[in-house]
This record gives sequence, structure tokens and C-alpha cells, in this order.
Amino acid sequence: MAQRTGHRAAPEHTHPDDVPVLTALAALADPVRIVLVRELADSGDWTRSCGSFDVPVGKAALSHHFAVLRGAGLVEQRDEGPRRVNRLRRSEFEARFPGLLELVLREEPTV
Amino acid sequence: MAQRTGHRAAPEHTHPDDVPVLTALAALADPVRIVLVRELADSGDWTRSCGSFDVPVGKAALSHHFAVLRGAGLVEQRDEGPRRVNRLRRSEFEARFPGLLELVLREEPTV
DNA sequence: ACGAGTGTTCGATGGGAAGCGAACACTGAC
DNA sequence: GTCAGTGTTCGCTTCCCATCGAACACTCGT
Repeated sequence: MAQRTGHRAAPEHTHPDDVPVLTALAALADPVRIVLVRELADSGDWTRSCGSFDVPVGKAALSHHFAVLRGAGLVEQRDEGPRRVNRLRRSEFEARFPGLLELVLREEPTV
Repeated sequence: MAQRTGHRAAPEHTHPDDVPVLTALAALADPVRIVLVRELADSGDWTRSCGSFDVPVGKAALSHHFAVLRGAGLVEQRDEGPRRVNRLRRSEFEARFPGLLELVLREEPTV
């Protein structure tokens, strides 16, 4: 049931509070996803669509990475017209895993 | 070169300062290694030999896990007679990755 | 010198995750 | 309605990592 107004199925979200540490760590232990999180942190909420990130992977893989980030409570998504815009759940994630996000963000951008 | 007194080759260590974030995260993103770190945190330095941990893996895998932990700057090892005793590099790791270790330690022991 | 206890290394196996291309679904503009 | 743009899903391949068993190395008793 739920609304069948022709809208696209809303993405499933997981709140950081419901995320095990291992899931959070695994989500962040990937080069591509780290880039996504960093770029997201440098942008305003709801300003970046999924396709607007500078990562060397195709659409399919990208979609998968965002699913992982959602599942780890790191990213919130909202449908805005044809595209899906993102927001880093900074405060919520920080409340659940103090210091973790900061750690990933304030790190060597260039390896 | 180096002492050839018949001693076993000392294990290679990596200082936390030389460890990339990704390596640290990847090292902690494993159930077995998390248990090792937690048990190690609850024990005094140099009191636990490699074989004294309650993890459901064989010696070979265990040895590998400790190598990973060493490579991530999480564990220091010293040969003591026939066994290899361990120490969690708590303060050094905490200085390099503030909050990370605490995060892993103060978490649901039972999933 | 021998044997028990402890760890490491080697080779092989299995499973899971990341990647791609193609096909499909939805939105908005024309 | 049709088309271009955007993302998801599906099937498949590839690669990496965790694991095991067996063999080897070292230390310490006896």
C-alpha cells in the first residue's frame, strides 16, 4: 500500500543509532566512499546529486556505494525532480560515533 | 648485519603516525580483529600471548590478523621465550586517530 | 639431542565485495 | 507522446581477503 501516486520509491534510510560499529567502519573503509563523504562535507546540504561526484566508477557502482552509505547512516537522500540529492548526516552520525567522521574528513586529501 | 645470535626475527612494526586512515579503518573493520583489540584492552600490557585469545579461527589466520594489527599501528609485539606477547598501543594510536579506539572499545560486546 | 609448545609461512580454497554493461523505471521538457 | 537525463537493478566477471591444513622455525624443558 503506501502512496502509489506514481512517485518513485523513497530510498531506505538507516538512522546512525541503529548502525553497528562494524558497519560504520566497513562503510568508511573504502577509497571511493571516503571521497564521496569528503566532497559531501564540503558542499551544502541537498546541493549534490549522485552523479555530480568526481569518482572513477560507473553509475552502477556509484549507486551501490550510496546504498552502503545510506545503510551506515552516513547519508540522507531525497528525490528532487529527476535527480536524487544528498546530505551528509553530520550531527547525527557524530552523536553516534563521536570523532569518527572528523577523523575521515581532516585527513590528507592527496595520498 | 643485525644480530644473528640465533634469535627469532623481530616482528615488523608500523608506528600509528605512519598509518593512513584507510588502513586503520580497514584493520578495525573485521569481527575477529575487533575481539582481539577489545580483549587486549582489558588485559595488562605484555600479558597476553597470541594463542591466548578466544576467537574461532586457527593459528594461521590468527597470525595473519596480528600482522594486520601491527601494520595498522594498533599492536606491539615482543618475543618472550617461545611465545609472542602483545600490547595495545593505546596512547600512540589515540594520538594519531583521536576517538577511534574508544569507539571500538566502548561498544556492545554482544551483538 | 629430543620432544612439546608456540608462531610463522606456504599453497590452495571459498566467499564476498567491487566493478562493468545493458536493460529498466521515473521525471521533466519539448 | 516522445525524448534526454538520471538512478536503480540484474547478471556476470574479477579480485581481494579470510580461512584452513601442512610444513617449517624457534625456545625451553628434560
